Amino acid sequence: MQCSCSTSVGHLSSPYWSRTVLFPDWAYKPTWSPGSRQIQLWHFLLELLARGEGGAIGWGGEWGEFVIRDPEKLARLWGERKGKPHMNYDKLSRALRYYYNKRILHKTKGKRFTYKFNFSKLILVNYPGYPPPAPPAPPAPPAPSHQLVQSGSLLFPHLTADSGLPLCGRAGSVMDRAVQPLPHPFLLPCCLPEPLPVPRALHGPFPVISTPAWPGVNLRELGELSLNACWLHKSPAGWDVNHYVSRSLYEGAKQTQLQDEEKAAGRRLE
DNA sequence: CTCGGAAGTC
DNA sequence: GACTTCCGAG
Repeated sequence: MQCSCSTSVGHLSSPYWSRTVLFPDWAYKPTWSPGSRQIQLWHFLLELLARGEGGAIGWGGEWGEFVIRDPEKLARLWGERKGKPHMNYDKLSRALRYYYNKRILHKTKGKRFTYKFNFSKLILVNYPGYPPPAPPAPPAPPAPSHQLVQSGSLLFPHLTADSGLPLCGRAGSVMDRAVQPLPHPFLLPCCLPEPLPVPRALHGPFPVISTPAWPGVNLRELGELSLNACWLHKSPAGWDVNHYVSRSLYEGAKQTQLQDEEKAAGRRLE
């Protein structure tokens, strides 16, 4: 099977590539992409969803699904943002339909005003080397230099990986575990402390990617992580990311592991 | 409502 | 390129 994930080989040549998650290309675009100059509709939608903006739009029952509760209001907000006073839902929905081919969105058939982000491709993460040798512990989380969603948590409903699209990987690979339903797709190892050597399991031809979260990370606890803390931004120096969530994930994992080790040690003493 | 072609704008 | 505008069709 051909992998359609973002597989820029350039990343692989970097010692940092193991930090990157192979999301679809569109997921990497910053708020203002070079070619577009203006905010893109899907960014705007995520922004509204993150803020729970006036009930015009809200998350639906499934993973990545959202419902436009007030189409004309949403259109008005979009029109205001774009400086298009004559925007309406008919036009906005045409823009949404252009996302079908781009695989950014698809329609939830049979449900009015209901669409779904193709987040199923976003699952994944890999941080195969956890725990790292000697994780540095910076005094405070670094200030975010780029954020796609500026503020507010993007609270997802309870999410289940519905496998809207095939995941990358081959039978028998580590991907097999990643295909298991996950409560939340946004597990990003991208900003963990130290780059790791390319794991042997990931050498070789694409497709590549991913193992589930690190040992000790309780996926269920990730259900309320904010997406805003996870967006990646490509800077000249490499992937620039907001560390908050990953840091807390990492610390959480470390904590859990310490607890496990303590328990194990306790058992040994008994 | 939903879809997608076609042409136009920035 | 990413819409916006218009519109006929299902």
